[in-house]
Amino acid sequence: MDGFSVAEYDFSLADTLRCGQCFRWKENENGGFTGVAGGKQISICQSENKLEISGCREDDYHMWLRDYLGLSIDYKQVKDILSADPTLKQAIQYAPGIHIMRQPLWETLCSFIISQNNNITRIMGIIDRLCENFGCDLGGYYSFPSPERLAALSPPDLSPLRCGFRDRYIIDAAVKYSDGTINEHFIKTAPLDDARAMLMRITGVGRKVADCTLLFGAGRLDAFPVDVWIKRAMDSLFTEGLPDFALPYAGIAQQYIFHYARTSGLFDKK
DNA sequence: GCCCAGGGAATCG
DNA sequence: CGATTCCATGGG
Repeated sequence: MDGFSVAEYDFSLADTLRCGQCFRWKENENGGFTGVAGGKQISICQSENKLEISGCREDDYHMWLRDYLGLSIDYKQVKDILSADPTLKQAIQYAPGIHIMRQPLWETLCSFIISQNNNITRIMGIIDRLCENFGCDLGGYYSFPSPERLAALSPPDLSPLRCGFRDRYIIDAAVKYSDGTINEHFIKTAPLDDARAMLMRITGVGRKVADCTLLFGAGRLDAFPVDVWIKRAMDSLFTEGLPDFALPYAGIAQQYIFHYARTSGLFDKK
């Protein structure tokens, strides 16, 4: 396969793609990952500080894929700021290469509606079936379906997805996304509380789903999604909340804490 | 405030 | 192996 390689430092592809923020990237047997983004099926393999990329042109990498992977943010600077807190410093050192991705807003919103009360393996299966049934065939792989396409459906139409009670939430989001109730520019630029309130007008979008959408799909690095793992970690590690200096990057801090809480064994029940 | 909704993975006994 | 638990949100 034709491809190219680029050097990226301070970045872990595997930790970034496996930390629960995206659902369309699958690990290959060779340790690389294949996913659909920007209407292309793209494969990426990391060795040391080099990314080997195929399925995407090198100028597209610099046009958007690099930004999609969260590589446009200066993590060195962010981590310097967050590391002033010793607990954050420890979480960062545990997996220093995690980046927050910048995925398309609609795909992120729809994916996190599906993610609620659900586990990652099953979320990925539902999203696969969503794309196969209602996305465009791009030649053996499928685009994420547009809100306009899904807005025309009724809950029974989604039965092939086996997504349970979330069917009507997906459709309500699609309707509100395509009729302008949800405004992408507003979500990305308004004060965080106002952007969150707009997302929460969708049936099936509570604070957790809204904050995930803001963080992973709108570049709102101050959004701070709280799930059971984060709650558990905050209750024992940050009883006073995050320090003020961390708040502009609370979402990035969240991702380090989340990964640390879930995988370090620190919070396993005994 | 309480419980249920639909489903599959994870964990328990 | 089967039984139980987990999960985010809305609705009754």
